[in-house]
Amino acid sequence: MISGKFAITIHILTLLHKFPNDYLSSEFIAGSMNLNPVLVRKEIANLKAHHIVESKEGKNGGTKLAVNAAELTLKQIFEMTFETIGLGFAKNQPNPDCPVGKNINQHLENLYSEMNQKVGAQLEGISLEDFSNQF
Amino acid sequence: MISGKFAITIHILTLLHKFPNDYLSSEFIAGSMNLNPVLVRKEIANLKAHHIVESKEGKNGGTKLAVNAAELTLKQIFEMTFETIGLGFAKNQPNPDCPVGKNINQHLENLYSEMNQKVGAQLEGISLEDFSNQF
DNA sequence: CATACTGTAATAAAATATGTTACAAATTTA
DNA sequence: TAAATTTGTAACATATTTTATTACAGTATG
Repeated sequence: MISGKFAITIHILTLLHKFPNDYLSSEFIAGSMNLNPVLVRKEIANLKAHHIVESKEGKNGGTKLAVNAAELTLKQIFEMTFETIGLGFAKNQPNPDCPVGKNINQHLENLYSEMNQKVGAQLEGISLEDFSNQF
Repeated sequence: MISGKFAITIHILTLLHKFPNDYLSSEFIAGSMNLNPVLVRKEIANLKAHHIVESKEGKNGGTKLAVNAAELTLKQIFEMTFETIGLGFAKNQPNPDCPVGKNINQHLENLYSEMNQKVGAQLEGISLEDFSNQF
């Protein structure tokens, strides 16, 4: 999963932030985004692996935030769900006898790396609390 | 086509810049990137629509640059091939009765819009000539 | 012990991206 | 003027990636 992950994850986290005292069920969360609960649970599994949320199994179980929303940045969320932005690479092995084909991917990589630094700097300045408080 | 477009297009343009006096065939270009010539011709059609290249049909035909490579920026190429970057939206219509679901896409849009401004500024500072001269 | 959850695997369906074939139209050159 | 070569484009086929569904074992609650 690439597309969707970030949007689903930030949606989950925003809901958790809005209900800081409750364990929210994947069914409830999925209802807000009109999505299959299994997909929500998959993203929650990812968040748990990063110790961002904790969840409780069994009846009346669910998930709640395990970190301070003021200290969790969108950059961290981005890194947990997207890795990097970019505009694509040459898909097939380009012709190694052509100076352009041989090096194109490396130069694209350099370009995208700078893009990620810029975007990362932007996202680092926004906390989950900031984002959530817009609603 | 979303992914691939930018990478294919900049590859084409770099080759055209390296051979400024020749009409390069889609077959030749495709050979450098190990791609089907039809896909190359599709991107060339896009470039032609934006008056970035001109091409000649028939025997010994092909395509060549129609603009000054020092004045064509990566931002322009980005806009011709990618439109915008972003980290995805809620795919399904979110629940309109939920304050978060109702507004999530708008807030994501705002966030991505700022990302695009930052990336756009970066890409605006790099010309095709700059990029091509790295090879 | 019935109920309501999570966790996860397996599978299916849908969407998107990439690749191929085919051929008409254009131009060159012999 | 005929053969060769190339663009332009449509139609179709395949591959890949995303998203959705089903199923069920495990766990906590009351």
